[in-house]
Amino acid sequence: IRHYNALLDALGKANRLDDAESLFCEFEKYGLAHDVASHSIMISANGKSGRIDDAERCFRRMKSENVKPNAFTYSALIEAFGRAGRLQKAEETFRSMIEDGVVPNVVAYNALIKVYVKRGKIEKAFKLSEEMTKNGRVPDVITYGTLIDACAKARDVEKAFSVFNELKKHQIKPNRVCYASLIDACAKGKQPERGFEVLQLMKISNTPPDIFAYNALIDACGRAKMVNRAFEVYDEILIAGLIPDRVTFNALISACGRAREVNKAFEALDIMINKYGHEADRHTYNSLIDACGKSEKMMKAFEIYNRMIKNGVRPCVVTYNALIDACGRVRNINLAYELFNKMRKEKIKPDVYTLNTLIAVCGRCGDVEKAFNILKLMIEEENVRPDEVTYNTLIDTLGKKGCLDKAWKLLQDMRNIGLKPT
RNA sequence: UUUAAUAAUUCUUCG
Repeated sequence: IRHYNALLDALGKANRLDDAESLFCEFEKYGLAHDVASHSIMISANGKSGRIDDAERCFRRMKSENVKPNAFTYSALIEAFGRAGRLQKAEETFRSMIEDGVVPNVVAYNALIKVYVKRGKIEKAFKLSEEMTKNGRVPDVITYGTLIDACAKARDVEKAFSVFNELKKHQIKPNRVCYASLIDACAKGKQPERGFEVLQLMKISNTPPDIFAYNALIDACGRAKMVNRAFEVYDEILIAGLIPDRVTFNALISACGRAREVNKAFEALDIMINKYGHEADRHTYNSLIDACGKSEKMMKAFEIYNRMIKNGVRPCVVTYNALIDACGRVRNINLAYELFNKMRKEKIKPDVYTLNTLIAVCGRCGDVEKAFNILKLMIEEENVRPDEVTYNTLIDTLGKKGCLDKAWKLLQDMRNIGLKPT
């Protein structure tokens, strides 16, 4: 049975889910009964390829075969729900695990903490980590790594460092993931200098920085619009004997875009493709489009868009949002709306970024009426939920037009829905 | 030395 399970797992990891499923169904033919591992493997495999319904089905099948789930099973299911963005179901799974008498282990806690972080529920992530300690489970390096990542997402640099110190207090040796997350926190918190300190710390702690650490540091420089320093980090990668990867170049290109150095962005692209043989991916193209747009080079943005299609990379909602923004910056409101219609025709679902970008376009053109029309349309036809940025942008638009009373009213609405003004 | 589960870096909107 172990050999067959191993085979199941291998098929799953090779993304051959159908083959895995067939093999699973043939167990009986070989005189084998599915054990808890067989089922868990199937749940995990389906979850990892985003087939949450199938994962759930596997779980039900397990129960119908009277095989008792264990901690592996539940953790796999929690992760699967997390991947699908189903926080409630993940929580529910965690609870039913306890009800079933399966005591949550570190992995189960870590899995749920991760789901909280992914959904932006940072407080809950920390609460659960405290709860796990209360229940006698010892947080491990992954727990701390996840929590540092949580702080990064919340842009709370101080807290990231305090988690890092906590980790050391518990005599756990931070691994490269922890360091990279810590640098990422510095990046998101716009404190590149502290990122460099962390890199230094890695070196003196016998943890030579890897490509993740360097890439995060490039991003840290980029967010602070320090392009030259970003390229210095790139040089350091080479000196360290590491190979820059796609993310390295994408981060560099993004850095150039933020600093409005479009030409440099294309230089980086050239090195990426011609020197390292990395194909441009959707991040690359989207960053380039954004870089052009921010520098008010709309035509160039469209050139990149066409090139993207020609090279077989599918434009996504981010692509269109960036293009719409590019139009907005040169006040081309008609073209912006054309793009919006185009994306709908291509069945690409507009999101809240699309809405906010379009409102910003209207704002730049001083068209308050259009701004409110698009708001209505997005809510009613596209199920888009306005967020804090939506209100900020609308208020900004009204303010510029001198409609202060309406702006105040919106501010009230904002509070009523539970959004906090900034 | 491993039959199964958990963490990190790059793309878009207002400020």
